[in-house]
Amino acid sequence: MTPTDMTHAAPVWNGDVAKARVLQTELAARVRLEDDYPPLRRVAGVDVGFEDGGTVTRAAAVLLDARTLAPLAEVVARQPTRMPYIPGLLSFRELPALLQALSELPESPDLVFVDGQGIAHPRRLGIAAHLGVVTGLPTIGVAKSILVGTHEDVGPHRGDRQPLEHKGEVIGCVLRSKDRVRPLIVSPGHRVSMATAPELVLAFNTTYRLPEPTRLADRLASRRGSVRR
DNA sequence: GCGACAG
DNA sequence: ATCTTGTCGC
Repeated sequence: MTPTDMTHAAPVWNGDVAKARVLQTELAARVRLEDDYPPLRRVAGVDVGFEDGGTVTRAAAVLLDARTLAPLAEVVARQPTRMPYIPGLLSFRELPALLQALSELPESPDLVFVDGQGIAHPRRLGIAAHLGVVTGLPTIGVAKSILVGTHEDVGPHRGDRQPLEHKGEVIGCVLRSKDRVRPLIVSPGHRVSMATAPELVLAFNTTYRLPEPTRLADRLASRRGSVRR
């Protein structure tokens, strides 16, 4: 699939919450949780921010060298905001702009780190899983807080973790990425297993709380990032 | 019916 | 997410 084809897979918000939920359940059935990603050469981080009081959705995609973590390309896509934030339906609000940003990267990534839940979602289709299913790309969801699920207390050191459970199923893991800092909520998005997801997050995590792909996309989406020269 | 609730 | 400066802690 060529990058430009991806925008055609964007979910369409028609104001019908019930219909959106049915679509999520259908798409969730297409999520693959077996490890099935190529040797990692380039990885991407994507995130969304808002401008002008929320009227403009700003999506950022950063491509980095998987070996050195050096940024290879950065893209920002802007679109008018079409719907409000509704817990559980985040992908309908943010995916259109995110797909546009991803499609404008010069090369396709081997893995995408998405800011939000993977399958750790009421219907097992958080934005990372949704993005994976519509693009076919391997994805991992890295969220800063929980949408659904419960867990035991997590140890204080980097690498400590606890399974996140919901309705009798393990849907992700609560992972401490840095000593004594609030843990991250990690869950597979697509073509990545439950066991591998947290390992990949740690592998791409350096001295900050967030893994590098996510951290760079975050800064770009939120207008921060000191591009001082 | 009463909360909780990714970003 | 966003509105927003300095400040407490490692």
